[in-house]
Amino acid sequence: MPELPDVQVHAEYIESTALHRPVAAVDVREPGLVKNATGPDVEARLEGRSLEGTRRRGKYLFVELDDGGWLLLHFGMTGLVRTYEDASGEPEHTRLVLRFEDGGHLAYAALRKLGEIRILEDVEAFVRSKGLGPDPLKPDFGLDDFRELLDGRRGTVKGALMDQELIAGIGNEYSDEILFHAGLHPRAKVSDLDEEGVEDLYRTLRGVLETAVRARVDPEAFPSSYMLPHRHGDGECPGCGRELERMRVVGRTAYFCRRCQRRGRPG
DNA sequence: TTCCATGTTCCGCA
DNA sequence: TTGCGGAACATGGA
Repeated sequence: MPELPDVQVHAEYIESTALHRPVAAVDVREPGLVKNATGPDVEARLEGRSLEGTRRRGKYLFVELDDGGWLLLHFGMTGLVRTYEDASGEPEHTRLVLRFEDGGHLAYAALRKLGEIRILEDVEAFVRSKGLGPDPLKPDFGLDDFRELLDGRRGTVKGALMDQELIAGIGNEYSDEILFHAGLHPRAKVSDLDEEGVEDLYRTLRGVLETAVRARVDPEAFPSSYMLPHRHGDGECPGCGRELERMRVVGRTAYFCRRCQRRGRPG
């Protein structure tokens, strides 16, 4: 489930399992996921290199190579990364495999082929090309920055939270979670928020994302007050026990509690 | 069988 | 110009 917290967990996973291991061979199973228009093959570019670190901007993960280049991974709706030792440990739907000289492997797997793999020489140029907004988990993303982003914004809060060019990293599930904790109706408008409402939304947003990362995005590890583990057909509101409702908002299905999320409810 | 799903991108509309 | 709705992409589960 790749929104910002999921991608952050993937980044930390790579940091703790796959760094400093020279790559012996690369297997691109799904060439359609490689979006480089020009330049050397992914195979040629990665063989002999090792992974040295990671960066993240919203839902995009950048893995630094030992020669200064970068492997970009985007996870679409279903992507993940896994390391394993022998071939029997390979995940289902593997689309890219790096085999290390020590015999181990790193796989990028995705059930649906909606992700993106790319070799980059310049991360900033890529971020500019996508027009990505700031990453809300960065320590320097402050309340004033958030206030400025929302200033003059029309439309729904949910739409603003999910607009990657405004803020990078929040998708459908976490926008629902944030609205839930802020007590905001899924159709609440940015213009419904007063100064205090914006501040509350900022603190809620940071808190939800940080909490999800701390829980390693494991639903069972989320605090009991979180909606995400109940975000399905007949799930109940963790606050009041009422059955959660669904509503189409900005093109996505929003889950919400009619009783606990009344602020900004359209007339 | 049909609909739906955490992603992005494109189009048309108001 | 901006935000939204809908379609498209791909594949499987309910």
